Amino acid sequence: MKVKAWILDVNQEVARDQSQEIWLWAIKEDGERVLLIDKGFAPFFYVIPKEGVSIEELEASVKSQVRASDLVSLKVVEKKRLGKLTKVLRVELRNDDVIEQVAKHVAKLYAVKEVLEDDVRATFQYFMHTGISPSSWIEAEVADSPISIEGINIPAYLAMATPKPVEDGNVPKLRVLALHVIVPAFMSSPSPDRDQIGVIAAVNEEGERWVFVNERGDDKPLLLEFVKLIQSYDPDVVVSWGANKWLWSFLIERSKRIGVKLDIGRQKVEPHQSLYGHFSIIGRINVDLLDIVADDPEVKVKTLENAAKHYKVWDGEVIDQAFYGEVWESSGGKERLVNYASKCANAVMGIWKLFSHYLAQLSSLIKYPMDYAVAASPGFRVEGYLMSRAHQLGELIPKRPEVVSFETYRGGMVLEPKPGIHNYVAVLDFAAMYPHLIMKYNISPDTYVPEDVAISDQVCYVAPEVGHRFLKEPDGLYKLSLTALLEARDSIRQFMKRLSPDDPRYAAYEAQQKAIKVIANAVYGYAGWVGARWYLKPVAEAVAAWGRATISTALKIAKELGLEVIYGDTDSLFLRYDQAKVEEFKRRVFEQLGLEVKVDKLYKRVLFTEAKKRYVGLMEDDSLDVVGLEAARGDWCEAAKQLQEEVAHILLTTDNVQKAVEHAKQAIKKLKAGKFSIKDLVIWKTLSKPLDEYKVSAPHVTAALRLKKAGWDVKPGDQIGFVIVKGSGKVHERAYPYALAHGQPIDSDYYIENQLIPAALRILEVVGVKKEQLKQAEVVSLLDFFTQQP
DNA sequence: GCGCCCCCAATACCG
DNA sequence: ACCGGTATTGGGGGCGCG
Repeated sequence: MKVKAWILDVNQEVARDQSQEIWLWAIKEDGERVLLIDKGFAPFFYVIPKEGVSIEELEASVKSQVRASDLVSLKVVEKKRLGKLTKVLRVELRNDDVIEQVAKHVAKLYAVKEVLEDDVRATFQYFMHTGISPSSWIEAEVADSPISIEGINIPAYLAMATPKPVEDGNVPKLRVLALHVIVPAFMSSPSPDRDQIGVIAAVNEEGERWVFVNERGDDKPLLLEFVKLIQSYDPDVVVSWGANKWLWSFLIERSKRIGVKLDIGRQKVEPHQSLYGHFSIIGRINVDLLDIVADDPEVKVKTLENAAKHYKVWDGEVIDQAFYGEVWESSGGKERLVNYASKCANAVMGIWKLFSHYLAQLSSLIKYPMDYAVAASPGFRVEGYLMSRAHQLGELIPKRPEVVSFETYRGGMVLEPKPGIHNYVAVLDFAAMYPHLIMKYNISPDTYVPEDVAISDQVCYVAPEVGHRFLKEPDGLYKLSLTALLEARDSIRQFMKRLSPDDPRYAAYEAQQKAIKVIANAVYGYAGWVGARWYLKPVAEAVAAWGRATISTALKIAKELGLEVIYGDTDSLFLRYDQAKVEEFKRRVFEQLGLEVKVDKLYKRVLFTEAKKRYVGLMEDDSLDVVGLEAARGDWCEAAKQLQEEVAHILLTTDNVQKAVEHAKQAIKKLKAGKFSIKDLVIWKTLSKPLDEYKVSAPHVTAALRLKKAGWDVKPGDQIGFVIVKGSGKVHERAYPYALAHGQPIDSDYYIENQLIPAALRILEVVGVKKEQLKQAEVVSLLDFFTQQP
């Protein structure tokens, strides 16, 4: 029978008879959850002959050296190696278990130059080979009746032929469960040996909820109920906060301690750690929202509550995780935490809903199942896309380089800003400059002409300054990939224009075009990443060089037109706005460079200090756009950031320096009086390495050491929130994690001198205000009077 | 021993 | 485990001073 189904998850199995199986966990059009098993795929690798060895000799050599029982087929095929067409041997093997060993053996043969694609996972090979994608629809001819497989409760069908991809932008209704688990640990990280689970809350998309509570000091019943819920509700997606960082490892360890089988997969096994440190629940998608929020620089402190507030799916009180233990023991605390767990699960669901379309599209684009796609870093996302493109083009996938000598190269150009406040400034930028340069000059690893190759410059594009050459023809992998991406994005956007934003398809298309944009923008960075399969320094270096040449030309054009240039960074120019001239500028840039520039922003007023990459602009609606300054950073306390914004807002809207100064002085006064909440004084910094590897005692490191001493597990990547308390000695010696600082008096002098004043002064010094003016408590001095600007 | 200067480790930002 | 360019803070060592 024929089925149309949407691929949720995939894994590979080697059957008892040693045959290879690809398991596709899918949702049929009618909503039924099924497992489709394809036994028709054999994993493979390619073998390239050594120079002087014929393909026939190679074939004979490989055939004689590989056990016949392991071998499915040997084929001579034409493939491209960095653009050059060559005959290679395609070796298909009986299953994934023997790939590694056979590939290693074959690589050592005399006739062999190299073995390729043995390092590409079987499931990924399968997607490339069939053209199907996770999070997309397929059509498959399957056996009429299901087979039964031990431990699997949904029908499993054997595929009778290779499934085919089906174009359909709709995502089926997924069964989603959002979780939140509370472990009331006392001033420490939860430890599976010592700490019991307090509450597990779950909600579905319809708002139905399940809450399991540890009533009498035993978390076994609660964990059993949880396992039962997953098995009976049978979600496609389990979404939570911190799943990959601690939740699954904690639940697995805890289950072991108390003798519960955490067999929550669709195949009854417990979650297991997989690629990118991510946990896999077979047949389901395990999404950790933390991985999503990690990609959003707007959310500075990565807690669920913060993220939920940012995405507007939170209201009301926050109970800090550090105090779960305390609250649990307090009177009425248990009820509070039970409610809180529900509330958090709701927030988890709220955030999931915002991202679900995007994740599905990303997954489909890069051919990783949704949960891998979320957990993968940008480099691997780009690589997923490039690999499937390469396969379509017949281009062999290079191995990941092992030891690469690392050399940096020159990047984008940043102009010196004109300090001061400027009225009506337009920010013009090149739309997707690097992707367009890559397409324009065909910059790619497979079009690169090495220095020692003699070839006419006529057939090459030659990069300015650095002189790297790239063939004009044929189109390279990067150009083809980006062309496809940008064309797809354009057509989606065209299509969206004809849709109303209320159309259910609108959000999905929006997500799709966003997913595409992210990948396209990361290709340049990918090219310069030493760990990339397609790493090639000249490629990245040439893109940057062409970028500098491009912005320089644009700068020249602006000057020729008499446009005043205030600033510029990499692909943008800040110009004093003059509608006619700006229009002419756009025309000339397109004429001379063949690239489009557009007005990205129009500031009513914008303030620059002498520093690059830091400015604050006032938009048409009087909102502020803070870029690079303290108020845009996560490592300044809230009080300082807020003050800076307020001072900037007063200055840019009223021009009243005195008013801005007074406002800053008020804040200083308020701090002196101890009227700021400790929350407004917490400074956050991320640990970048294990504590013992630090060479200097930075404040956040000392604070982290104090956390560790108190029983917290402190790891690289953790964000440390600390305050500076009164006392003698260096700043770091007085840095305490805010959760451990109770009772200790805050060092208001530190906050005034090193937070409030610098943040306010950064803005005010532009209009000539001096530090002393902020420190004079009440009296308005003559100096103040004279520094007031006209 | 103290303050000052300079260097640099560390972090987070911009595009 | 994406790039380079940039600003900024605080630690820490060296130096001169008395």
